[in-house]
Amino acid sequence: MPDTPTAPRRRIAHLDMDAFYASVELLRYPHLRGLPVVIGGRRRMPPVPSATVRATAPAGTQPQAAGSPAPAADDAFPKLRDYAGRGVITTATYEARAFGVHSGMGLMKAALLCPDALLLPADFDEYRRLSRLFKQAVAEIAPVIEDRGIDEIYIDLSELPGVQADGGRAVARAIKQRIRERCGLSCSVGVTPNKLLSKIASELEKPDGLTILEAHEVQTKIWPLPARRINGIGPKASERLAALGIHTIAELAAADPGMLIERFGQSYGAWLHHAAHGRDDRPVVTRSEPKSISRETTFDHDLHARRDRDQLSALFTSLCERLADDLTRKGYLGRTIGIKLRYEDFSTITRDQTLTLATADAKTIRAAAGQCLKRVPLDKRLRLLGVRIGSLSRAGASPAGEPATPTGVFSIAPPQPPLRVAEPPAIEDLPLFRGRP
DNA sequence: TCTGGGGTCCTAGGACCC
DNA sequence: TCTGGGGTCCTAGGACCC
Repeated sequence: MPDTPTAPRRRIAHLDMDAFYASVELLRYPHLRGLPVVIGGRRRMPPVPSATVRATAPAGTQPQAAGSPAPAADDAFPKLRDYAGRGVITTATYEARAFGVHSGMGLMKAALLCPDALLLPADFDEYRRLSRLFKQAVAEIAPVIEDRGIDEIYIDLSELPGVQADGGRAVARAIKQRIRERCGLSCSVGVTPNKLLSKIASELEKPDGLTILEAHEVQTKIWPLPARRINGIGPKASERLAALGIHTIAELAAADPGMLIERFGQSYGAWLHHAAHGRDDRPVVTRSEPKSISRETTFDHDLHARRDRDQLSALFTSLCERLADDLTRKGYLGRTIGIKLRYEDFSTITRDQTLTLATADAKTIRAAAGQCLKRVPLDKRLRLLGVRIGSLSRAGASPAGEPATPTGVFSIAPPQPPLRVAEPPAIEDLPLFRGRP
């Protein structure tokens, strides 16, 4: 950001909905409030000829149709102990988290920790609806919003009246209140000088938290936390840091930057040093275009490339068709088509191929993905198959000299991508230091 | 007790062109 | 024919995030 005499100091909020999916379900099933509830399990497989029917699916495992009557009592929902099969927890209520379960944990493991937790299937359409609702509520008060997925946003509060005086506390309170009125949901907010610190701050008083932090409080409030709390330090990096005796953010801040660069590379090493000192110049980005679109599925049980050839082939085609449908619906064409395979030992490989002409046609995608499939070893059994398309362009805007619809897929104007809630950003040229994610 | 699905960004090597 | 450097595109894998 160029320093102008009148530039206000930055006040950035990070807003994170509390146990979002689970909280949305509790709006529908209020009688489950206070109970351990987890969202997760496997969505239904796409219809595939000769697909085997699971013999022992517990009653109630099927997704509840929207608007269908709620079960009379909580015993109408399956318990975690009744679940058998693959799948992870997407969200857990705080009551369930008290047993040690958390999102990403395998359901079979979670069942050991909290067998009586109720298991609800995910209803993404409903979560997306509430997501739009809460973002609209925020936009009424603070329009400069960066989307970070279904339950998270950054908000630039810097220019709003009164924010410079109280650091953003009143505006943040108003936003929380507005979301509660509109959606009946709580969230946690951190307000600090930048995105990196706000992301950390929003977690400090969850749920229903509000944490205001000034730059001079980094040493007392941020440094004691584990390095892993920094967005961008994941399991691998934190393990490598731990091996160097670095566990807290304070220890990371005290580490020699030269050593960090030596061990972690120029870019990541320098970023680690900056991040530990709470420095982050990234702007709040209110608009972005997708880079790739993909579809993938994990099988109920591992499949063999030859023995289950027909089933795999039908599944593969179905993934390509759904991908083509996504592209068309969103109004994009893609040039780079790729596949992803996960073997029974969880190792993963990818292959991709770039076409001359961008496409959104299912058959073209299927043919290219089929070529990719010929380049992978198929001796081990498979647990996952995926199809991806990248090098995206807008379906309407054809490259110079090309006909408008090279694949002939669009006979009418394709739908525009959903509107973002805020105006385009002033800056796309980034400051000297561009932080990690 | 094995680990979902949808993404982004970074690295690194090779091809190819100037 | 050899040498070298820079830029861009393509491909594969991995870390990380929600």
